[in-house]
Order: sequence, then structure tokens, then C-alpha cells
Amino acid sequence: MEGENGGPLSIAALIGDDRTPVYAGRLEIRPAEHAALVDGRPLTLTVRELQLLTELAHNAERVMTRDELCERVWGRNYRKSDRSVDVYVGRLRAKLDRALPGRRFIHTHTGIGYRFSPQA
Amino acid sequence: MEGENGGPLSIAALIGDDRTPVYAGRLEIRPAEHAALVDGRPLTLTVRELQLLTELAHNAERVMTRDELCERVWGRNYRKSDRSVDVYVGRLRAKLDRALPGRRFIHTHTGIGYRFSPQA
DNA sequence: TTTGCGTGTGAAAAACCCGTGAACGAGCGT
DNA sequence: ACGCTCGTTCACGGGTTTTTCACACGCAAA
Repeated sequence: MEGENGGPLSIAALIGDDRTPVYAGRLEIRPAEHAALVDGRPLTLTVRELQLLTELAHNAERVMTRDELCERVWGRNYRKSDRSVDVYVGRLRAKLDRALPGRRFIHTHTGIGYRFSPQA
Repeated sequence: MEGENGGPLSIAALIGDDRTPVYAGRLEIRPAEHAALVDGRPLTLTVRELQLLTELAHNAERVMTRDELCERVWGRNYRKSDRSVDVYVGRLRAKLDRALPGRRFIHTHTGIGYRFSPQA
């Protein structure tokens, strides 16, 4: 089975569930518990940070537009002056890098948006 | 065995019983006897305080939302203006701290709720 | 080089959340 | 009626999170 972009589609994305856990190597996301873990130890994320990470992880390997993220995480329409997504991606990257230095999960696609990639 | 969230599930939570005793180091909760003990000496808790402590302790290490607590302890729906949970958490903390100074059992998860943690 | 666009990011501003003292009323025993 | 306890709600101060702003940097085209 494939997604609209031709790539693999996760169960979570398929059934539109944002409570399904995600496992990305040493990183584990448990939306139902409001928690993200690295090697079993909890990351301290704010609600928005966890929401964004969850949304990105549920669509791993797919480039998500700011429009999409704004819609799904913030529940509002995206305006070009709105930098919230960028700011939160930055904060997520910082926290993920403190927990798993050197590893890069969130990739920028200039002019389009961001992509979450579990593999090194 | 695991709960709906994938985490460990206590016997009490499993059988949906709020009468099962809980042991958390020097703290002991005996709902069936309407009593909580520290080093064998009874804590003087009101009914609501004991209910709340019991509910939290039966879900140790799990973040419980105000919604959940309101539902299970008060048997009513949570409204954002309802501060009962916070007030009772405060009173519980005060009494627990008088009995076991310095120890912190109930942790705040901003924007979500509270988590009971038996370990120091 | 200059201009424009897109992004990263520190920091200020705004909004929101939480801890807690206090007030109030209901219920109860005296 | 009185005093007491308990449960609920309100209000305010302080803390945290979210949003917004401003500027810097890299890159590509003119």
C-alpha cells in the first residue's frame, strides 16, 4: 500500500489516528500518554511540541507543508507571516538534539515544509 | 500485560477496583478501610482527598488529565473553570508533605494534568 | 553587487495555566 | 442557634507556554 506521494503509508496516517504510538529507533512517541521517550527516559515537551512531533512522526518520510501542519496541529489557517511552525520545529530540534546528539530527525524542504525521518 | 497505552497496568486498574491497597514506600493506602498510612500512622484525609489520592496512586507513573480525575473522583464532567482538582491536589500535597517532608508524590504536567510517582 | 525570498533563532509580548488563601454554604452534632 | 468540618468556588499573583516580532544568514536571480 502506498500514500498519495507514492511512499509507504503508516497505519496511523491511514486510519487518521493521532494516538497511535510511533517507534523511531531509540525515540518513542506515545501520544495517548502525552509522552515522548528516548531510551525509555521521558523528554520534557510542551503540549504543542508533542503535538507537532506526533503529527510529523505519523507522516514519516513525507514532506508536510506548513499549511498542513498549521491546519492539523494548530487548527487554523496558515498565513505567510505565521512563523509558529518554524519556531516549534526549532525547539523540537533543540530538544531532540540534546537527547540524541548528532541525530537529525526533522529535515527542511525549502519552499515546501518539513519531513520527519526516523533513520540516521 | 499492558494497558491501552502500552504501559504497565496495575492490578487495581486492571480490575477497575478502587479498593485495592497501594504501597508506595512508607506510604500505604487502604481504600477499603478509608485510610492512608505513613509508617503505619494514619493520615487524616477527608473523603475526597482519599478518593483523589487513591485514584492517582492506582495510576502511578501515568499522567492523569483533569478531565479523567473529575470524571472518576467527582463523577462529573470537567469544565475549564473548575479548579476543584487543583485545590485538592494542593491540600493533598500539603498533608503528604507534613507527613513526609521533602518528598514529592504528585507532579504537575502543565497543560495536561497530574502524575503520581511513588519514587523519590 | 544588489535585491528578494525563505529559513533559523533570540527575545519580547501576549495568552494561558497553576498554586493558594480566603470566602461561602451545606450538613451535622451539640 | 451555634460551632465545626468539608466541598466548592472565586480571585489574585506568579510562573509557563504560545505567539509574534526582528534581525541575520544563505542562496539564487538580476
